[in-house]
Amino acid sequence: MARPAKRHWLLKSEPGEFSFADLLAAPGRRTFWDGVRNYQARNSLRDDFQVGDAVLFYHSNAEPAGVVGLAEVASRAYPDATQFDPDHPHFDPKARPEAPVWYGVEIVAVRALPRVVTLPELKRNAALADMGVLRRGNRLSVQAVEAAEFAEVLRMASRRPR
DNA sequence: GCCAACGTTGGC
DNA sequence: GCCAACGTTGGC
Repeated sequence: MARPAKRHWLLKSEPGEFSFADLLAAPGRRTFWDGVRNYQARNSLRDDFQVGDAVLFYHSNAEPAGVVGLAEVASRAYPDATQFDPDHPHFDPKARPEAPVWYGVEIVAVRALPRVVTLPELKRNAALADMGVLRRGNRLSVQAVEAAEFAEVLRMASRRPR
């Protein structure tokens, strides 16, 4: 069976927790994306993320908030070990090693964008009107992005802010 | 720091 | 299975 077409995703992170610079500084510029504790986001990670999928790295709760870098999915999903660790803030008493609840994937940095594409800029771009991250009240930390939206964000990053 | 939006929990 | 209470997210 043919591989599904490459998909595009947006991953949110608070830079105070883990920034794109942290990813660039990680060994192999690679990390395991742990800590996702939302079922919809979990389902995307576990069922839909494929090695080679493209990722927009978004800084939330940041000044400025916006898309800062590109990454790539580097593994299929596997259980997030922090769910089993009672001393970890992401511990989940429902989870057992033989019945994991939460999953993550590895991602690897591709490159920083030439400049941050900020949230207000994204909002002003009519071509991005349907992007999940712009929806009012949206809190999902893992979101699908259309190929055209992905390309548009890259295009914006290569141009002056407007 | 505020607070709207949203997901989850738990009593019934 | 409903839904109020609660906790969290994240823009502002």
